[in-house]
Amino acid sequence: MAKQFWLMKSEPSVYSIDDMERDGVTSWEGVRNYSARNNMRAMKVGDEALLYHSATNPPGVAGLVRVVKGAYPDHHAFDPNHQYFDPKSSPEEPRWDMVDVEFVERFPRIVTLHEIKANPAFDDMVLVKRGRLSVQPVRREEFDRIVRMGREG
DNA sequence: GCCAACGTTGGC
DNA sequence: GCCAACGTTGGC
Repeated sequence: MAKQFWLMKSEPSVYSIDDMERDGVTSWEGVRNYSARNNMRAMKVGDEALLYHSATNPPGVAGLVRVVKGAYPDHHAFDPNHQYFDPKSSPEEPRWDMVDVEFVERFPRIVTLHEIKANPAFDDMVLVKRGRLSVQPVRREEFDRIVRMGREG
């Protein structure tokens, strides 16, 4: 199966590229949207993802991560004291999943949403067409182009 | 902080 | 299964 490409959003005040670089590997917890979860379920070890900073100024792609473990149950959903608790998810019938990703690269600059929207090459991107979705597929051409932009400095 | 877009829930 | 009410995301 060919490698697939993704975009994963995080608010940097919650989890940033700095945190990702420091941790090396992290579990991508807290996804509570079925489309996003299904996208994580489609991820394979070795897939690469753009790490996107949302709800910040400016929003945009900050770097790269790689999937090192495919989808498995998000146990935080079972813990009533955890902010990601969901009473409808149980160890017997887990509703939410997470994947593990590792830090690959921090871009010397943020590739902003503004410039992505301004470039016709990205007109078909899920990020542009749909916006709100915390884990989304990215075409190889889109991925490669954003990586090139990010490395330009 | 506002609010548009979209997802989820639940009554019927 | 419809759809109104409500909640969340996330740009601005």
